[in-house]
Amino acid sequence: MPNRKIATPITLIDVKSACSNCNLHELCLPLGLSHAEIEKLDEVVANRRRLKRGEHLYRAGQPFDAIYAVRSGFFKTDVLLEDGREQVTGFQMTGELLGLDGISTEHHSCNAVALEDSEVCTIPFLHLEGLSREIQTLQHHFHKVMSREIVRDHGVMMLLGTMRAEERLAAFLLNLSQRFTARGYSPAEFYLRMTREEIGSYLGLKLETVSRAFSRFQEEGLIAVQQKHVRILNTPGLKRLMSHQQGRG
Amino acid sequence: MPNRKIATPITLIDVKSACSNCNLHELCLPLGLSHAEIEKLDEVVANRRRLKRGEHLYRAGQPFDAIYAVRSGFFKTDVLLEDGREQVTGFQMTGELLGLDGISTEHHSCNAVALEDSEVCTIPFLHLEGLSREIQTLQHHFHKVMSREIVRDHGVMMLLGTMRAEERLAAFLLNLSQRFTARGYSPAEFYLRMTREEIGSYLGLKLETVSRAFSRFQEEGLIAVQQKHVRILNTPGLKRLMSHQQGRG
DNA sequence: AAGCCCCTTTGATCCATGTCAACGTGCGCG
DNA sequence: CGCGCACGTTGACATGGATCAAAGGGGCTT
Repeated sequence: MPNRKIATPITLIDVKSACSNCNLHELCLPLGLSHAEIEKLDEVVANRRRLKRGEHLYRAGQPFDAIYAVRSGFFKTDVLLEDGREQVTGFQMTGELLGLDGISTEHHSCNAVALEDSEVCTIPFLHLEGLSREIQTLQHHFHKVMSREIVRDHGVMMLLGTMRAEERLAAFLLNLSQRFTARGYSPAEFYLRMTREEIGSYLGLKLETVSRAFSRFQEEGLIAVQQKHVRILNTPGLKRLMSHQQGRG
Repeated sequence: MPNRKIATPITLIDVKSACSNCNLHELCLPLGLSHAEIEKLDEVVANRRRLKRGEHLYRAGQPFDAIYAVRSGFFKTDVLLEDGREQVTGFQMTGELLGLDGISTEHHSCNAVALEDSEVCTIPFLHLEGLSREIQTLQHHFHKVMSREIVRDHGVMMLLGTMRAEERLAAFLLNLSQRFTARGYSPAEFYLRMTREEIGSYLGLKLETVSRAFSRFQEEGLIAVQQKHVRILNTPGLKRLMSHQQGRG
């Protein structure tokens, strides 16, 4: 959590996010909306907020009143147990939404932290509900986004409940690869924004186990890793890894 | 999956569920709605469907067009991997909703199976969306329900990612106890509707491990178990179990 | 440019839970 | 009413990943 002295003193900037001008809307909430509808949405997406690496977008327990769309950067969400144990519940990149968990109790139920300097669009939730009572497409798309989050979580449960360490890491890398691809980046080469410990927490493994699995993949020629830089050399090989043995030790 | 010969040949019964007369609405979708609003909802909740034990409400891959509210009985949802591995993603009881995962792709992404003879209300999803564009309370409540599902899944991820076997089982029993309590049943005594294997799948454990944990809890005087009959003798003791050590082996 | 600290890697050992096996038990069906 | 079978329990052993430990590397700070 480096607290570097920086030129920009304010993180809350009152500038229209302008969904209509945003090249992300194919990935984000406006997906499928007409131009006129997107302009209505512009009125709801109140402002942008910049975060430095390590900064919290929100913390568990804080009152909820908006969801956020990642405009640039990279986040993690996590849940802390009283005894200090941490579970990373997800990593969010460009175009993905943050804060959906807060709707339930009107308080955030997890922490959201920027893993690199990032920018989000703030979407006041009551406004979004209002607009989605008017625009059926928006309503339906929002429901799909929430549902997708549920499906995603089931995938993670599957991973945590039935897969062994190397399968989990393979699944994780393939998932990242696919999401980078969808954003126009290379499917085969990327920088991890999170530490081995955060990967481990997400995958239910210790950081040493994650590190060893990386090394093993490298030995087997499946990937090339150096620190946070990953190149996938053999995608089918990684996929094959995932459909094998039973059990967890 | 006993295929008993039964008197009732039809499972799809065209009878109004009548939310307005249903004593469950404090637990279910109509929560917080006015009487007039509940009557509108009655028009949407198309019909009831009865399922025998072992019967599927829906299967992964089937087209999605409705969500379901459990009116009576008990369900599990699960996801299957190609290689046969199963992950139980949840157990649903009276008043809880099934099928939210299907909204995302318009196809169900998991299987829903009745663990005892059960009855559900069918809620055609497009109708629900239509009505929730009219009734803000309903819209907001529905969003809360979806969000609650996300929060619940994060809890399971925490459990699978950071807890050891006995902690997981303690968390599971306390959760069941709390949900039975909310439904007016005894918090301390209930019948499990699922097998040790299903519990194990949900908790990311093998059935033998679940069985041993039950036996251990019994030795320690925390519970009394006999087969599917469970009595909780020491709730604080179970809670204490959950806030201890690190690590998974 | 140097130094520090965090992250990562790797090795050695341990332990929780998986695996395999055998036996017990109660429900449902014939 | 009793038999069979799925479910549950318990024991012995195997092992994957955790734990403990130590050393190397890279980037940010000074």
